[in-house]
Amino acid sequence: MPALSISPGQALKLWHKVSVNLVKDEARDLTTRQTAILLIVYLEAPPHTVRHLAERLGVTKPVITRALDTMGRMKLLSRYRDPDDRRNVLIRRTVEGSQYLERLADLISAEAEEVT
Amino acid sequence: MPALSISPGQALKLWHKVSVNLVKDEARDLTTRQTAILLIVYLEAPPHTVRHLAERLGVTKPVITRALDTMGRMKLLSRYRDPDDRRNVLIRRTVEGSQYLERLADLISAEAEEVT
DNA sequence: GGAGTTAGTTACGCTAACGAAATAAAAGAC
DNA sequence: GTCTTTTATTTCGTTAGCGTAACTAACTCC
Repeated sequence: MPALSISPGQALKLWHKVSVNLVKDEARDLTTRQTAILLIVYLEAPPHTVRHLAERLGVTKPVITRALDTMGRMKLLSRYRDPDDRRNVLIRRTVEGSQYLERLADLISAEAEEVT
Repeated sequence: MPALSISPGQALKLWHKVSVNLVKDEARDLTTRQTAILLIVYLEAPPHTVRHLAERLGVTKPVITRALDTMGRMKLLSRYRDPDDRRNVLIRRTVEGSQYLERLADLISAEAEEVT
């Protein structure tokens, strides 16, 4: 698979279409930080702990805890204690989270087709 | 210019990289709504009024007023009264807003090159 | 097994956003 | 010139996010 080639102008058009679409259609309104956390958990290699996520994003741990609270309520991901080191909290994917990202992926992909 | 062709998998990888990058590097933290408003003002044909933006995004007018307050403080755009109909507020681009979107465009474009 | 370290959460005070309703100002109708 | 409509903002009460600091629980190390 060759690398994607997107000009800055096309990039902005794509972001424009997707952003407007997200605002119009999506009930859930995630912050940029929440979106980043979600995508890390779903696309990067586990394990995912609060500390790892905080370091990965350059934010403090309470930021991660709060985002996990919110997205946990939304069922986009879940937490459980690491049985091997019970200080750790491991973050797990959920069916709803997968579906959410699947819809996001399809939306971006579809909007890209409209960008000239 | 042919249409962009991005698979859903590539789309997610792209969103992932850009989101993480925005969280790590960007001092400003715009909501999805704010981003959408900014991109509409910069990419769609004027005139841009509060009412138009609210209709375009399917949100109420106070949402737009508040977003304009915030982004006005950030200097990403500015407001002025329509001289022809002084009930209207027209939204204007700023140098800072252009630069912000230029950086965003470059970031997306650059990250796309990394997506296989 | 006690001292120190690490991981995550909670508490605190604050800022910003929300929806709904009320308000202010300007334009249009007649 | 008043009445109505339109446009945008402000207000109200609520919710969610922020950073800093304090805290709890679990592990490590001698």
